[in-house]
Amino acid sequence: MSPRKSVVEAAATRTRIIERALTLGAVNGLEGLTIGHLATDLGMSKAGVIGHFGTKEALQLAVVDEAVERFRARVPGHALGARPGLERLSRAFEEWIAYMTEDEEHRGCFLTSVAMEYDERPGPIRDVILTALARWSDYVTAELDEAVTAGELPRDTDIPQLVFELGGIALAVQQAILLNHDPSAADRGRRAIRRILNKPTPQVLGS
Amino acid sequence: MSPRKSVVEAAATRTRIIERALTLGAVNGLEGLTIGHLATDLGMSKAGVIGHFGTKEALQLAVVDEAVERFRARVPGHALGARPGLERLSRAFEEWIAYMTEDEEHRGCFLTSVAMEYDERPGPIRDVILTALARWSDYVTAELDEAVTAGELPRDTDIPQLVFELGGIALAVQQAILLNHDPSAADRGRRAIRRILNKPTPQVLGS
DNA sequence: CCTACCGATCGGTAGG
DNA sequence: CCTACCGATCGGTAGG
Repeated sequence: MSPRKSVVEAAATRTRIIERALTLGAVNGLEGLTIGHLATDLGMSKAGVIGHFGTKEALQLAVVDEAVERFRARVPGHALGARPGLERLSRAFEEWIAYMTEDEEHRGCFLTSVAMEYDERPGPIRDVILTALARWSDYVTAELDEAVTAGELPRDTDIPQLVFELGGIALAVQQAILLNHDPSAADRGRRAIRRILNKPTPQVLGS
Repeated sequence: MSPRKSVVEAAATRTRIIERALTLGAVNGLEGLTIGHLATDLGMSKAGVIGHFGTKEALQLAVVDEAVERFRARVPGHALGARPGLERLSRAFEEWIAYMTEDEEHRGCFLTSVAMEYDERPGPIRDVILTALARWSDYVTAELDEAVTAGELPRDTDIPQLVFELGGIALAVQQAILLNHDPSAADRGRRAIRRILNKPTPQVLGS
């Protein structure tokens, strides 16, 4: 028997649940998560699991929140030390790719997967993801602005276009890793990003 | 009462089921499809629905097969008339983007969504998707080879890298349409592709 | 955090 | 292609 535990222990259990949910959700999707499966995996009862959140949706939101926090701590977090502009942005994408590639257990980017999963399902989960993605876009945009101001990029750079293309590369890396198990995914991603950031919208020839 | 119908009628019903499944599956995912929901939507019984396929997985496979067939008829299909190489490849991507963008009802590319959904779930569905994607990659690779041979691209072009980047752009278009409802998604995609195919791996400066 | 339980829905079958 | 039904599992609650 393990009846009501201390606040500290309860918080630790909550963390364990979210941790496990991040792993299971990466495989079966966030919607494919079930309280029963989660409980069995953790050696707990269903009531013990859901008691920490109230509803399945609240659990899902807690999982997404945790994923957002980890992404932020890791990707923009590790780029903080770099000089604003291209250097910081390169560092951030480098970090994102490393984050997606390194861990044999947690491969790919959870947020990216969930973003695709909920792209057609309105609701609070989709809203949280949209907010997180908008913040990331703002971040990338701000660094590109910085780069233009510092003269690292041409004054007529189409910044939203670059944001779009950089996002596409991250998606390509994710697919290459998860779907194709392509060991060169990280390299291809880095090369593509370097190419875009070094020679953007070459207005050299043509109109 | 609508008891056993003719072979023709049965085939028509089967098509109706798949058509509806393509719509529902685009929203809730292929795994989120339920026979009960499908039956209610079509005004049939569950047994009437599943009877055409046997199992849910067989139904899902039929849906994926149909999606693959539509993609092929539409995208490489409409590029058949174009000259091999860059012209045909541009036409194909142009067609893909149009296909994702045009229809208010069926937005995005079903196969792309399902590819993400099953990227971590081994089984026959994933296998079919992998095969379809491999065929598409081969197609793109062949046209790029053609382009190099014809002198449309530099002899030292890194073809797998281009395939990777072109795929990323398609993914970016899909996300911009479905998640962000970005009306400029198609334009951004076209511009990105034009940029890659016109000035690939600019070996001009540097080592 | 557990046992015991709820109504609803799941995929699927029997039989016509 | 339907009715009627099956065991299993879903999310969630009551009560301790």
